[in-house]
Amino acid sequence: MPAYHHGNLRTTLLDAAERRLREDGAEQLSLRELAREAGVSHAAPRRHFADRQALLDALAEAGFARLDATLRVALNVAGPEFVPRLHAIAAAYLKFATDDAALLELMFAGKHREGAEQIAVAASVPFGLMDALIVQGQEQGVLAAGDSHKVGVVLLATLHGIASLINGSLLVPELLDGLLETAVDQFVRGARP
Amino acid sequence: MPAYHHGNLRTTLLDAAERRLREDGAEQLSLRELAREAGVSHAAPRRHFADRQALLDALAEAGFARLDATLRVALNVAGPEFVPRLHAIAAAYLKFATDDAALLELMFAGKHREGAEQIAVAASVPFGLMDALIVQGQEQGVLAAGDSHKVGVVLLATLHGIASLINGSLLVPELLDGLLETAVDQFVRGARP
DNA sequence: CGACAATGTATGCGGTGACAACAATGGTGT
DNA sequence: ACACCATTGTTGTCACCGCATACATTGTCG
Repeated sequence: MPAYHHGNLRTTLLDAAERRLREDGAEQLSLRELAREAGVSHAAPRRHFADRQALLDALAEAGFARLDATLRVALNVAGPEFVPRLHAIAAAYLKFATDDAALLELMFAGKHREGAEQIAVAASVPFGLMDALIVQGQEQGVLAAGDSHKVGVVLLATLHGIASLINGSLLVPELLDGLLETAVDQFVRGARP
Repeated sequence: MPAYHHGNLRTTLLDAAERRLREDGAEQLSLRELAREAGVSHAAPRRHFADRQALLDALAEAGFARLDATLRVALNVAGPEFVPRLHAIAAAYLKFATDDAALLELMFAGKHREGAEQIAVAASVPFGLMDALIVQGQEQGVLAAGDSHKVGVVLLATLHGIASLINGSLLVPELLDGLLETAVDQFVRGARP
């Protein structure tokens, strides 16, 4: 006999939401449907998420944490040299972005609720990773000295843009690998001393 | 006394939709609300758009046409030399993208309806513009010879990525100008012979 | 002039998010 | 041990939406 209280409804909802997000996209995500799937009443999710947007924001925040972890692993595997590290982080970013297109869109949607400072903080972490990598490239003499943040943003923008074009079906995924290589190579050539 | 027939409801709806899209975003766009605004019954829009997605697709298609026109004007104003033309088209793209963030998102959303070949065709036009510009740069000897399409995509991706980051509030708009310059300069350095 | 296609209307269905009032549960302080 | 109370889930309701169907009006063309 099921207890009156679910136990950990919040986590259950978030997990189910992330799955449905990947399968059907953010538009199709319905609080009532998640409630049905979790076996609770249609108003139960309201105890854990003030409204639909709060749920989406929580998904986005978790997404940034997962992205951060993914990129860190890629960097660790890549070793100490700058260029391989750059290739690794770029490939990892694009894999994440194309595997979880809807989640990425949510993360970078920007139309979050007001008290969404947590998201901004979570989002700054991957930016920091890029930044640190650029600084390392400058220290190793592979990149020209200068405003590392600006350079890092251009790099991130290029990767993010490629992901957007592929996720928007304006590019066929088969081009990804070649495009990634071209982009990274051009970046290194463009930013070297 | 208003006539039974509106006259040009389709155009009226599209115009109102584009305005509300800019003001409130695609999520808030409601067919019933547009109908109210146009002074017709809530089922009238159905005669012109099979469903909500069809309306969004029409907006996206019109958006691509307007983007194309905007970019062409920028190129014409810029004169014959490659680098100024590159700066001009980049600035024009980013202005369009940040002025009409929601529209741009719609255009590149990719989740269009099945018979959306028209959108794919409309979308290919700006790509063609980029491509032609790259070819011109190669002919003028400013860019290295090679796969112009791949290079053009990387350029477009960088611009689109910058727009995405700004529209997502992950970058403050004040950085746009400096970032744009950095991106274009790095691109030219990275793709030159 | 009459049939017909195009366009707008009236009405209803199922689904959704938000809200409020109520009920069960489990921990806490005395 | 027990009353108290914050937490969490339930039930019921409301307004809104997209979509569908049957019907009304209009202009056009044979």
